[in-house]
Amino acid sequence: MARAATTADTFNAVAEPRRREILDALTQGERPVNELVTLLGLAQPHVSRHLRVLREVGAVVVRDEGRQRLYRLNPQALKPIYDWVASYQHLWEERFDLLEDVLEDLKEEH
Amino acid sequence: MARAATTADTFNAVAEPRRREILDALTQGERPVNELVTLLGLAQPHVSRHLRVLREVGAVVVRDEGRQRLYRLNPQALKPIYDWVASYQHLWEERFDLLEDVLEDLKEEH
DNA sequence: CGATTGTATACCCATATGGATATGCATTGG
DNA sequence: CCAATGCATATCCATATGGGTATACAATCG
Repeated sequence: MARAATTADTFNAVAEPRRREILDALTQGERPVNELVTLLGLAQPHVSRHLRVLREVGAVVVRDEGRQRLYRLNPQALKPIYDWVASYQHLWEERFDLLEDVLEDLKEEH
Repeated sequence: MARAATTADTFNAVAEPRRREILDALTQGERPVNELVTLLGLAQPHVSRHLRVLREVGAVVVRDEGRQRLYRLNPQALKPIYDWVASYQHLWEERFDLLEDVLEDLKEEH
């Protein structure tokens, strides 16, 4: 089998830098496709495709407004990623504490 | 251009479920490749490749111990992901508060 | 030193992109 | 009702996998 489909899960959807850019742009609020096209400097079809992937994992939702389609962020979709990575947080913090201990010991030796 | 190389950044490295499994396994401590092979139920060459990707983004470090190569987690490598996703946290929490408000209003109406 | 064990690499294959471009559709304006 | 505008899709192409299998290497053992 080849690489798992990008649309399969949020981790993959967000692994693509352009898609993170789109999400970042949407933190400012709802935006029509064209605005994202301008912001990202990508061709419109590409933006539409990235939006589709993001929609499929639930990271964005659409709303029709006349001729335009307004995309809005759905931040909850990112929670699984947060939960996963947050479970590692204490590890790098512990490590930081360890480093501090070592520095402390060194200071005391002098 | 095709999809960005997996080895390019931590987001891509971690987008692969098997690699997350490896990282999760390494939270228990240093492990030789063979142990990961058993744990994941993957062929040894695949595990070695995933480990290589993880090594290239700095998510794991290796240490030679006789014939074995012991892999250890380097949690700090995950911090960029944490930082990115954490910046969205207040968004879904706000939303949660909003929901709570609505529920509260509904209760008061009855 | 030859055999065994533990890993990393090299290839081969099918598949899933991401980007480019052309095109189909729906909504709005004249 | 026809043209223009805003998007979504369909194709085509090059590339990067991930999995399978064979193989090259290094270290250890007898």
